Amino acid sequence: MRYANLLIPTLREVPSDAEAISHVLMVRAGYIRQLAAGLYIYLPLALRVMRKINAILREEMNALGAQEIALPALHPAEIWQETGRWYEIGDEMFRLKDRTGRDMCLGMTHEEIMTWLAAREIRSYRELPQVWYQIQTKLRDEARPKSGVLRTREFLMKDSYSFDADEEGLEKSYRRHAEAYHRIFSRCGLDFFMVESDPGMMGGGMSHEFMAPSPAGEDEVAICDACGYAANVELALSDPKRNEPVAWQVEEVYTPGKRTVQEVSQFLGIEPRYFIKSLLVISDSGPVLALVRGDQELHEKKLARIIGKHRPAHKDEIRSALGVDAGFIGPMEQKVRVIADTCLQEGTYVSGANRQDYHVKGIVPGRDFTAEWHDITLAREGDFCVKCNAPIRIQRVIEVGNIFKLGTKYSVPLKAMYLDEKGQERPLVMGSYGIGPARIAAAAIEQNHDDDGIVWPRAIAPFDVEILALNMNDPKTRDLAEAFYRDLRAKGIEVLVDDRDARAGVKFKDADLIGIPTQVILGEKNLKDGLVEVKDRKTKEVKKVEAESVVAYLLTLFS
RNA sequence: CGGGGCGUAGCGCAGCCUGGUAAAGCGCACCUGCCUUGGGAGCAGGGGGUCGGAGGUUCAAAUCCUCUCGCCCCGACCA
Repeated sequence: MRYANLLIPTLREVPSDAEAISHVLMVRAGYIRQLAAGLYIYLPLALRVMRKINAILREEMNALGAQEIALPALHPAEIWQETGRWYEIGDEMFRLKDRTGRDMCLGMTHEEIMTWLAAREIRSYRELPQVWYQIQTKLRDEARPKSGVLRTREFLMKDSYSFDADEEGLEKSYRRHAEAYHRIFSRCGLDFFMVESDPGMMGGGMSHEFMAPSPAGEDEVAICDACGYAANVELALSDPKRNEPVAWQVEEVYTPGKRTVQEVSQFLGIEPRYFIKSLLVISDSGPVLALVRGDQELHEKKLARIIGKHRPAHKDEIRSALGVDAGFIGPMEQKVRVIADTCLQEGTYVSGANRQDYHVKGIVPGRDFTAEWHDITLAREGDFCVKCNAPIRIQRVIEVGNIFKLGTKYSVPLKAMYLDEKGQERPLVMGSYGIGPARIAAAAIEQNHDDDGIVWPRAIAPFDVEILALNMNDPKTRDLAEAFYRDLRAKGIEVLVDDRDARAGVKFKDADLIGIPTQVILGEKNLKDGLVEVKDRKTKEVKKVEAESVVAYLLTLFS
């Protein structure tokens, strides 16, 4: 296409409301514009990138036998009421009424609708498995849209759903999706890995996420480079560095006004990792005392998986449940439910004495108190892998895709049944699988850019080649640009020709900014010798090529 | 939803604290002309603003006060 006619509004300055690199560059390079919080306009270049990504998604989904269909984005409430999610999901769901007063919502995901369809159209085990997908808009009233296109209120998603006769079939569908996802993200040029994750509101059993490392990400994963263990920190297991054994007698110590682990630790000259931190939370079924080692942090989500929804207790609740003020709580002789982190099973500790201004030294878990043992702490850099004992690292990542084993969570309430070989009615066993194409684009920028702008991976670049006709007033330059443009397109290469009547510097700057992987530079000096330059955006290497052989040379780059 | 920040021309900002100079300013972008064409040129001329909105205080408000809307960041939340 011709630059002079295209809407590519590049900006010389950094937009004031953008922070993440991908956000800054997408705005600066003229890919997107913001309409409102979490709502973006995709300009021509961005749309081309999305189309490239979607084409890869379609190829890989079709290759695993998935069938593309299209579901509405506007849903009747009843279906969501049948699965209960109408009530479980809060403000994140856009809700509205139609003209007759009927409750409706905008689709934030499509398990319900896909299952509704399956309930009507799948009858027999002979039809299984089925895999259906769409690439369609999702709407979520996010509490906090952020980082440009990384977290928005309206976004495109490739979502697929598998329907199998049994767990064994689901296992196969799940594995095939995982493999397809590996191919998709590889083809898109991403650095990524698959981690274990928390199924969250999707319910069901196992789930994995596909994560692209980037400081702009919202998630953190724990990774063991030695054995390959990788999990979202929401559920990652790890062993903290062990305490050296100490031989303390049980002894009450006076700690006037010292409440936090830090204060008591300094006061007594004992490291925080020899403390038991006691935190009272209020769950739906009453108060629960959570115990973690003094140098560690309680992970709310891990605790929530054991005791359900909860919140920190207020001061008066602590006093009435435990009979002591916060800061001096200890696990000994407590009437409330006690959940302790597994690492506390060994060692000797200091904790609150359940008496104002006193702590107790020499606490031995198991002997001095009992508890339910669970992993409830946050995995940290330098902890040890539970599988191979090597040190783990924590990596910030962008979630670009996820896969869930749903089981019969949706098929049972929505009565999506089939008849098996014996004529028995059984619920379909389902999986669901999502990919956010915009996140792929943003992650690609996060992972591939330099000070001058974007460096697109070839497979998802908006164009294959940009021709920079440096001086459009030079007839030779103009004619050659036109000839290359024509010849390259004839070979199926997507070309952007910068035919603007602008100075060379402007064209160089814009070309680097928008990040098309290969630049063909037509300058008068080299043309005198019959040469043009082919520049690699990533390496900045320039190769001078005879004008006649440029097309052939470029073709070798794309093969 | 809690905490913080910001709304002045298309973009980036100054002015506000301490109200008034004359005419709301600067850089970039934009329009016209000349000139220029290998890393965001130069000269000359020009267009574009209800200072986010509403109310108030005052002889006088971009500036002070109240309310409100919007956007960004941190946290909570997040298929």
